[in-house]
Amino acid sequence: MVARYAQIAGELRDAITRGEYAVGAQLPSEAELAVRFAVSRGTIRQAVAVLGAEGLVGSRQGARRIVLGRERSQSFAELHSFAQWAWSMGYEVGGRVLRQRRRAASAAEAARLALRPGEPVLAVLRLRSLEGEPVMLERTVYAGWIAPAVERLDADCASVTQALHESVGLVFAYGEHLLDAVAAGSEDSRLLAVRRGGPLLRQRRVTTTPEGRPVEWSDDRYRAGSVAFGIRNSVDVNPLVRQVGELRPSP
Amino acid sequence: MVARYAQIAGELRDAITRGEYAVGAQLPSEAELAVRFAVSRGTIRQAVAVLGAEGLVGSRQGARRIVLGRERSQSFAELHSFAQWAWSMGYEVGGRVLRQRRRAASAAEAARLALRPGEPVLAVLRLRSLEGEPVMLERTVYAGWIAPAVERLDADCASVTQALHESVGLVFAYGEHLLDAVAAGSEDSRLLAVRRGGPLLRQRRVTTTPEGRPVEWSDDRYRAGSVAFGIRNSVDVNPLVRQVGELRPSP
DNA sequence: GGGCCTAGCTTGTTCAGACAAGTTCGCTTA
DNA sequence: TAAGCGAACTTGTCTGAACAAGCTAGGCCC
Repeated sequence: MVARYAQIAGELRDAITRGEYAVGAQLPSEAELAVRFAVSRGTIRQAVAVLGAEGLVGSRQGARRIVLGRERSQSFAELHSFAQWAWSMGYEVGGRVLRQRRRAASAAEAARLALRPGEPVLAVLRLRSLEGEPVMLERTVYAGWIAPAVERLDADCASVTQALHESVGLVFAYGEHLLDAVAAGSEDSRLLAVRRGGPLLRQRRVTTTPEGRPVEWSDDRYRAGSVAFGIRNSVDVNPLVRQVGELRPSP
Repeated sequence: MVARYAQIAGELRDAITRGEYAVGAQLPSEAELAVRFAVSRGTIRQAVAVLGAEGLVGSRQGARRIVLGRERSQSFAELHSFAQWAWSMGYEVGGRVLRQRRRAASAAEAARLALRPGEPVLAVLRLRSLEGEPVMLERTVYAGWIAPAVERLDADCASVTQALHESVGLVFAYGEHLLDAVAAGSEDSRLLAVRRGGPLLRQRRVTTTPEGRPVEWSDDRYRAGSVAFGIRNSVDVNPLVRQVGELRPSP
C-alpha cells in the first residue's frame, strides 16, 4: 500500500526524467494537478514537497514551480550499501574481509556508537572492488550487540547490509556522514594499489536503526577518481555542512 | 513575519541544542505539542518536519519521535559563502584574486551554466585563507550576464556572495555539489603549499538563482585536513548520492 | 514607446476533522 | 514463566476551506 502522494510524486518524477517537463520549465499549478489526479491540494503539496526535497524542483511563493534537474536520486539503501549501489548501476562488485577481531571500544568509538568506553565491539577491515579493481577500503566498528550476526557472515559476502537484513531483520534508517580527503597510509597504499601519500576520498559514517540505536561506525577510503558524492541543496533545505578539520596538521 | 511553524521548529531546535531533550530521548507527542503551543496538529507536523529534514529528529509511525542529534545545521548562505561560514565560526578569513579573464565557454561549462558553447564567461582564480594560512583554491566560471558585477569587485573582497547581493541584489537559492579527492597539480601545490600529488578535497558546484538561472560553476580544492563536509540522511530523506568517477584513470 | 498599476493567478500558512496503520504495554491465558 | 491478545496511544494520510503574500501579465496613462 503506497500513499497516494507518493504515487503522484513518482509520476511527476518520471515525467521530469522523461523530459516531459524540461529543466527550467514550469510545472502545472497545484490546483491543476489536484484536478488531474483527483485529490485535494494538500495531497499535491505533499507530492511536490517530495520532489523539492530531492532537489528536482524549486518553488517561490507566487510563481509556479520550476524544474531544476532530472536525475533520479538514490535510495538510502543504495547509498548505504556499496554492493546494492554497484548492482543498481550494473557493475560487478566484490568484497573480502581481510581482518576481523573483537576488542574494547575506544572513547571515540563509544561516543559514536552510544556505548560506554570499554564495551566490546567488532572491528572489521574489508576491501571492496568494482569491475575487479580494488576501489575502497572499509574499516568498520560494529556495536557488540550485532557482532555475532556479523561474524556469521561469509568472508566474501558482497552485501553485508542485505545479509544482516535477511539473517536478523536488521534495518538501517539514519546515517551521519563526514567527507574529506586524506593521504594514503602504508596499509591503504598496499591494498588499494595507489602511491603512498596519494589522495584518497574518506567517508566516515555512523549508521543507526529506526529506533535510533547506532549499529556501526566506519571509515571508508576510496581511490581518487573512482567515486564522487553528489548533493543538491537549496535555501529551504540544506543538509550539507562544512566543518573545520585540524587547521595545523599535527607533525 | 516568521511563520508560526518556523517559530515552533526554532523553539524545539533550541531545546534539543540545550540538551533539554537528550539524544535518543523521545519528543512529546504531536497532540501534546499542539496544546502547548496552542496551534493545530498540522502546524506541529510542519514544525517537526523541519527538524526531520535537518536530521535532528527521526520518526516512525506509531512511536514517538526520537532525537537523533543536537548540532545546528548551517544555512545555505553559510555553506555557499566561504567567508560567511568562516565568520560565523569566529575565524579570520582572507581572499585574493590571482587571475581573472573573460573567455568563451567550453562545451562542459556551457552545459553546467545553461549557456550555448562559445558564449562569454568570466574565469576567476581565487586563493582563500583561514587564520592566515592558505586553505582553498577556487576556480570559478561566472555566466556572462553577471560578469560585469564580478569585475567591479575588489581583488581582495572577502565575501563575493555578500558583495554581489549588495551591489546587484543577486541571491543564490539552489546548489548542486560534487565531492571527491584529487591529487594536487603543480599550480595547486605551489599556491596551497602542499606536496605535489598530495591529497586535496575537491568540491565542484553549480549555484543557481531563485528563478533557476545558473550563475557560477566552481572547482574548489581544499588542503587535506582543513575542512570536511557533513551530511545527515535517512530512509525518508536522502540528499546524498554516490557516483562513479572514471574507473580507469586516463594515463 | 515606456513606465506604472492593478486584477488575477499561484504558492504559503493554518485550521479542524476523520480514518488508517504501527507501536507499546499491560493483562490474560496456556 | 512465556506467549498471545487487545486497548490505548501515536504518527501517517487525506480532505476541504479560508486567508495571506508574492508574482505576472495586460491595460492604462503619460
